[in-house]
Amino acid sequence: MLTEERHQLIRDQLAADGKVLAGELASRFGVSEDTVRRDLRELAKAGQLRRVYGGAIASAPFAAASVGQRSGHAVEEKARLAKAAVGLLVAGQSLFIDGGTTNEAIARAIPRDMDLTIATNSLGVASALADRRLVELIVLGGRYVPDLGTCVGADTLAAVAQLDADLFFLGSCGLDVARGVTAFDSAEAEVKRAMVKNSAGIVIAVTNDKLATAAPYRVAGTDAIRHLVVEKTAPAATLADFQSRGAQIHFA
Amino acid sequence: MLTEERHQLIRDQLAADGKVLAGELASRFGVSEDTVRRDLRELAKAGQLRRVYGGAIASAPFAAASVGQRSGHAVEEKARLAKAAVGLLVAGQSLFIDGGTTNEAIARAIPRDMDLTIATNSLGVASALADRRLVELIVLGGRYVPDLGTCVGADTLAAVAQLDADLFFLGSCGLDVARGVTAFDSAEAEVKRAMVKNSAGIVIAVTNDKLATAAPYRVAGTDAIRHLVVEKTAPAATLADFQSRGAQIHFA
DNA sequence: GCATGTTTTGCCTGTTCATGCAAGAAACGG
DNA sequence: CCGTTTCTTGCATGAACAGGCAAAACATGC
Repeated sequence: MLTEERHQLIRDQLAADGKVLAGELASRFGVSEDTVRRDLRELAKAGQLRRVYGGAIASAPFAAASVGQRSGHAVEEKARLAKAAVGLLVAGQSLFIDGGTTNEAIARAIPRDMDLTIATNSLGVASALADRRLVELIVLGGRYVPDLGTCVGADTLAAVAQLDADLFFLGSCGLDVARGVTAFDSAEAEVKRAMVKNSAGIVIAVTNDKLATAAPYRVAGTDAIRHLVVEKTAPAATLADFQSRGAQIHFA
Repeated sequence: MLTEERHQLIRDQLAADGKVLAGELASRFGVSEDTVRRDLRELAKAGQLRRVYGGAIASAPFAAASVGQRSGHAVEEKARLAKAAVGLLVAGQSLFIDGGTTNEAIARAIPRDMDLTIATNSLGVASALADRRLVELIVLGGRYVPDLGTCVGADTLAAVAQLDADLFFLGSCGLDVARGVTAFDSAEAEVKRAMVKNSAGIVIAVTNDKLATAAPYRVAGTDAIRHLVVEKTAPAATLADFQSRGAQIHFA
């Protein structure tokens, strides 16, 4: 195990989970805690993490790469959702991933040794995947909307139309059994619909606060959802409704 | 076992695994570790890998640049160049900006209160501009190339073809009076040429080490350069050559 | 064929680097 | 306040390293 390799794995876990524990890393790498502490000290000196008692937490390197750090709350929840969502992946698949902080967390959680073809219109997702050597990354360009962190418009639609994916990780603004998947923005909804059309299956990962809410623009019906990744604390009644409409439920 | 043969196998494993171990290579090739170390040293000198204690890992030019901006050397120089280059901008203009660390520095240096329309195929540039509310940002999508940090290919070319810009900030790999602007990669050069075609003027900002060097693929002739931003210490003779071919010289 | 020069390679030498251990300091939790 | 955990520092050890050297393989010129 190379020193630099450990550093990279620490950065990965930091990106995926937001935190690392010194003792846990030591046993995972098969080295002494002293060595891990030295690693953490060096990475902290380089500004790549913030050292805390017992381990380290992500400093704000994603504020630059990603939209904003509004992902302040529920960051651990999203990391858990992301980990569960990534469990659905199979090597060699092709994916659509659109915008949203949850989808960015999923992108960061994708293991480095998995070869995939991924098309995204989200700058945050693209940045997170930029150094995955085994990922064939296709950026879906277009007019960039700062509030969404994604590209939309005719160019984006045209690019989506040329592709087909096994799975679509749909960043959901609202999710309701009756109304289905909904979005706040017209152009955004249009892109999502195009991705739905060209995908064999749809995956939605949501925190509890998005369940049973709706936004103005319809994206897809409830029947279209194949996988639904939710927190363990999600209301059972709502989940049963989705399940009866064909969705497979996965608990983070 | 030929030397060049070993080099190729090392490159192969590096592309597949992302890392190599000196000892492991030695036993696999049936040569001494010293020989392997010599191989690694040479490949590192050629920039094809990054040497680390115990072996080597795949060089990641953009990964390092995006995380921190310790993009190695000449950070201050590039910031100075960027500041000078931004001085050429006029509010309301539309721009092409392609890849490279210098162009990322320029993107970061663009004032927040200036309204512009900017089209870029560089993830780094796009990320830097993502929070500029007054910038109409157009992402030029396509196949993402990790080594370049930019999108290339047919999709990118099609997107460029739809746009016209006042200025094109051309990230130059090589710059030579006789050969003009040149690039290392065929697909990259193609995109650059498309941008040149649809721009009213070209701006090139380079550090001294890029002056009087050339890469295999031609992008544009020397005559096409309208603005050349250089360090104060740039060799006067070379600058005079560019000036006589129509370029306006700006010192950082 | 023979002599000469170059390249490649392995070995040797001192040096640097990564790691784990030990001891003291600091931080945490009651 | 004290005990425990975590952290830093210094140090010793072994692995990895660069440079020098010589033998072997190869090419070149006469």
